[in-house]
Amino acid sequence: MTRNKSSFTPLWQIKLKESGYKLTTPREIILDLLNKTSEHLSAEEIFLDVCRIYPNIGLATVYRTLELLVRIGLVFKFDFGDGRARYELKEGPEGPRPHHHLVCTNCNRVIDYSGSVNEVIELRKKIEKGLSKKYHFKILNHFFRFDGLCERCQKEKEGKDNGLNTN
Amino acid sequence: MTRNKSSFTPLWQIKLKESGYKLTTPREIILDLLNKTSEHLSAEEIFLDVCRIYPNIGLATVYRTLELLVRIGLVFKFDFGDGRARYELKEGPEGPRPHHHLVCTNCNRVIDYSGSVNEVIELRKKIEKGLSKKYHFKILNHFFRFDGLCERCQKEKEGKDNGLNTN
DNA sequence: GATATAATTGATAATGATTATCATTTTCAA
DNA sequence: TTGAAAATGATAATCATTATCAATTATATC
Repeated sequence: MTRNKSSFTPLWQIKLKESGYKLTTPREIILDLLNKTSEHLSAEEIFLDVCRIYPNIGLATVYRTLELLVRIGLVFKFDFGDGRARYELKEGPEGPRPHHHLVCTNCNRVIDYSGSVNEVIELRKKIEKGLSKKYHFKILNHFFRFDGLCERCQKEKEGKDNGLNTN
Repeated sequence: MTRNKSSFTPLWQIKLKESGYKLTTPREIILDLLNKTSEHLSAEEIFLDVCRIYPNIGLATVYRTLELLVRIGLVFKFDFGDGRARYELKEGPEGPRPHHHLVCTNCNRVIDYSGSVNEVIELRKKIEKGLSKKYHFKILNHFFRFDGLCERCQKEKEGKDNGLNTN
């Protein structure tokens, strides 16, 4: 039977224990960092950040930990096309975080959006209904991604088209 | 001025010319292959396939060509988490191809789906409208991804939970 | 059709993110 | 406190992708 821990035990501790993993300092620090940031950090960025408060950490541990956290569903892994994976905490203390992205195909900027939540939820439900029936697929997470041009790059392109920008 | 080519000139030729690139054999063969398959091929898989009808092709050319095709918008590049990029033609002769995916997080199987239900399309457009206004982002493409368990893996898990499966 | 020129190609070396290895350290249940 | 298994840190190995460069090819122009 799964026992309910004290309400003060953080979710990540419960999840780790439930999945049979140990509670270690590197794991705690990495989760802590992911919790604090709203950026899409790469493994190396995480490594460098962690180094400042825990200089003994090894890069391999960061990779291993992230892989573990993804596997047990605490963290999401994304690829925005810049050759390195990026990681985001699934949910913070205030609940789920935004995991839908606007990706600028020109400058690779990534904008998070949680906007029009209700519509997104509705869309998700509509799609899910059709999907799970048709493919007997059990949906656990959904990610909506929109590619296009951010404000800055739109302006650049206009400039180019008018021959005003030679970038 | 953009001139309309003969209606028999394939889209890819027009796009290449418009973008200032040359029409070459490797490019044609790779596009042809992508057109024939409905799989999500990796660069190396494409290389091996092409080799059979054009043994002189170099792997670097495959990478360069795919990058080019992605840049001019004929091909999409995806990452399903297996360490190599996968490529899909944006549209075939019969119009747009499905580019939404169900990814089984257990066995990494990927199921394509084309959720072109009117209801869903309308809702999506509404969301896109809101997004582009809010972030001044020009949306060019959208990708929906659902992670979860495929039918087979659901059954396996059930088995496991009952202690009937020791995979 | 021949030709000049810049783009493209193929072979291969280089890069760089990620993973494997292994001896040492740490966690945690008993 | 202790022992076994898991986790860690350092570093070597892997492997997908990119860069380099001499040779080839596409195409605009004659």
